[in-house]
Amino acid sequence: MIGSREEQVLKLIIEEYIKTAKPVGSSCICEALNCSSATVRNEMASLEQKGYLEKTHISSGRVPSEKGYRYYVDNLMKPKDMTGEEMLKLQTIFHNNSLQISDAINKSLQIISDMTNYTSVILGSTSNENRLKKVEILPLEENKIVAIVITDKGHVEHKNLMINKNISVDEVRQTTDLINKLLVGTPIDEVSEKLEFEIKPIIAKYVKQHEVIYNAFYSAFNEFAEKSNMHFVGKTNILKQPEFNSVDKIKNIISKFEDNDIVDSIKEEDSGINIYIGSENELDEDVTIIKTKYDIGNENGTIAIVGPKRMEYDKVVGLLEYLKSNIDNENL
Amino acid sequence: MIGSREEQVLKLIIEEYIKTAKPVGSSCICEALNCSSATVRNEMASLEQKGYLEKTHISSGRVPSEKGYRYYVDNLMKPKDMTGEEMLKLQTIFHNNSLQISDAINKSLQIISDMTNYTSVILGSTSNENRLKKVEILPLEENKIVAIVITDKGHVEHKNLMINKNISVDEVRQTTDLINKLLVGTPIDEVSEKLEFEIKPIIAKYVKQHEVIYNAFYSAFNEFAEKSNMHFVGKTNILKQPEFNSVDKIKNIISKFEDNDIVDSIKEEDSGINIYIGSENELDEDVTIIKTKYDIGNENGTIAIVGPKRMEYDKVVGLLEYLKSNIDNENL
DNA sequence: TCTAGCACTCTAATCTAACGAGTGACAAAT
DNA sequence: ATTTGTCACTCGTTAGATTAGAGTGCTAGA
Repeated sequence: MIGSREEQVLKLIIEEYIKTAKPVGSSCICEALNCSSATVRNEMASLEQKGYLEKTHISSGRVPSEKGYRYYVDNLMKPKDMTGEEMLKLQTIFHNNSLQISDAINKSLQIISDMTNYTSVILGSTSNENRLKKVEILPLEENKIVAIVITDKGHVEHKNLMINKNISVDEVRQTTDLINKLLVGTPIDEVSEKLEFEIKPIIAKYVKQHEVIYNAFYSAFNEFAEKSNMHFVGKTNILKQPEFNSVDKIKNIISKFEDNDIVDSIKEEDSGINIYIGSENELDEDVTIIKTKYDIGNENGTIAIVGPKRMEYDKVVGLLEYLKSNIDNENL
Repeated sequence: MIGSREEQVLKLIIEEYIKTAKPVGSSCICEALNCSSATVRNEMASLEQKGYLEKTHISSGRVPSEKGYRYYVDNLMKPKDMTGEEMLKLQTIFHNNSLQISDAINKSLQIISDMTNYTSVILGSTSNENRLKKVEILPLEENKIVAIVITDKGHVEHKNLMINKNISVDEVRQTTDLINKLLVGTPIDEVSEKLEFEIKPIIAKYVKQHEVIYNAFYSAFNEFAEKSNMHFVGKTNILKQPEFNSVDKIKNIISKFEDNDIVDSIKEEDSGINIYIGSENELDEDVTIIKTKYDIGNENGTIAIVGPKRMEYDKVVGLLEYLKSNIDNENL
C-alpha cells in the first residue's frame, strides 16, 4: 500500500490525533485530500479492517491502534528538524567546555523534557561492566570511618560507619591493602563473592575486629547492585498529557516510576533509536518509550523519553538524533 | 474548657474524622457520650462558633479546622503505644549490628511508611556543617580522571571528566596537594570561593591546563550545594489518602515533592517532635508534617512524616518517639 | 470509483426529581 | 438550667430523561 491514498489517510489521522488527543472524524481529513468525507470514510473502514485504526465506540471517530502507530513509525514518519532556536539551546550546552559530558546530557534532557512535556530517563552503565579500581578507608572524627569504593569507569560509592574504639588504624589499613592487592580489576558484581571467600578467611586470622571492616566494604559493594544509577528528568511532565486524566492512571504510572520498573523496560538492543509503543514495552501499555544508547569513551548508558502512545514521534526522534550527533562529536 | 464535655466532643469528632475522612454528624457521637444527638449538636455549634470545627456546607456534618487539630494535638492527644509486632519489627532493625545507623533509619522509615501509608522524608545534615577532609584525583582509563571530595562528616562527592592528553599526572597531583594543604578544614560551602581566589591564582602560574583541573573540583564542590541530601520513602503513599482524589491535587503534591520544596518546610526547631498542620507548613495547606531531628555522634539530620491533615497524630508521634529512643540508645 | 444523502448510534451536557443525612430551633421534660 | 424530642428546612448525591451534535454505515446515483 506504499504511496496509496489509504496510507495518506492513516498518516493524517495519526498526526491529527497526536495534536488533539481526540478521535478523528472523516470530515476533518477530507479537506487535506480534496475529496469528500464519504470517500475518507471508506478508506477509514478499510484501515480499521486491517487493524490500523480503532473506534472508541460504534459511531465515534477513529483512533490509531498500536499497529497503526507502528506502521506510521516504520514507514510514514520522517524525523522532524528542530527549530533554529531549539538547536541553539542544545548546541550551546555541548560547546560549553566547563560541562563534563554527563552533565551536558543531563542538561540536554532537561531541555528536551521542557520542550516536549514528556519525561526523560538517563540510565547509566550497569554495574557488571564496572571493575574495581580502588578501595579506600578514611578515619573521620572519633570512632567513625568512611569506606570508599571506586571503579574503573569512575563510579564511586561510599559507606559511613562507626567502629569499635579498640580497632586499630593499622588493621584497617591492612585489610584495605589486601583488597586492593587481590581484587582490583574484578568485575564489581563478583566482588562481594570474592570478598567473602578470598578476603574474609585471610583477615579473619590476624584482624581482631575483622567483621566490622568486612561488613563496611561488603555493604559498600552491595550499594552498586542496589543503585540502578537511574535518573529521571521531568518526572511529572507525563502527567500533563491528557491521557493521564484519572487518579488511578496517575497513581499507576507514578508508582511504576518510583519502583524503577523502567529499567527492565529498556532492554539492550542495537545502537540506533528504538521505539516501544504501548504493549511493546514492559512499563505500561499506555505509554511509548523511545530510547537510544550513548557511548563516550568508556562511559556509556541509555537515554529514554517516556510519553503517551500519542507521542510526537517525529519531533522526539529528531531531537534524539540531534542529541546523539552532538554526543558523538564530543567523542573524537 | 479542660475536661469538659465539649472537649470530649471535639476529641471524638476528630478521631472519627481521622478514621473515616467523612464529615461527622451528631448522631455518630451521641452513643459514646450517653446523650442525645440534640445535645451533641449544641456542643458542636459552640465548638464551631469558637473555630474548632467547620462545616463543608450548611447542613453537613462537622470537619475539624486547623485550630481544632492544633487543640487536639496540644491538649487532647496521647501518643499511642505501638503494637508488640510493630515494636518487634523496629527493634530487630536496630539490633542488627551489620546495619550502619543511617541504613537502620532508612529501613525503619520504610516500615513506618508501610504501616501508616504516609510518606517519609530523611533530610541529612546540611552542607554548611561539613568541612573539607580530603580531595583526591584518580586517573582512569585513557584520558579520564575522577575527582573525589570527602568531608569530615563522611560525605563523598565525585566528578568524572575527560582531560586533554597533554596534561601531566604530576600537574594534577600538584593541584590536589595544594588544595589538601590549604583548604582542609574549610566549611564546604566556603570552599568554592576560596578555590577561586586562593588556589586558582597559584595553580594558574605553573599548571598549563589549570582550567580543567580547577573546573573539575569546582563542580564537585558545587555538587554539595545542589544535592539536598534528601531521601523520600513511600513517595506515592500519600496518594492513597482519600483527600488526594483529584488529578490536580495529585499533580500539585507530586510536583512539590519533585521540586524538593519540602526542604524549606522543615525548618530548624527544637529537638522534640514538631507538628506542622496545614498552613503551618510551607509545603501544602492540605498536608501535615511531623518532624524530628536525630543526632548520632556527629551525624545528624531530620526525619519527617508527611500525611493529610487528617493524620493519625497519636500513632505517628508514638512511632517517632519510639524510633527516636532507639536511635538514642544506639548513641552511647 | 467517487459522492451525496439519510437513518442510525453513541457521547456529553443539561435538567429534574427523589432521597437521605444532617442541621437549627423551639417547646416540653427532667 | 440543662437535656431531649420533634419538625421544617438545606444541600449533596444519585438516577433518569432529554436533547444536541458528531460521526458512522449504507445505498443509490453521478
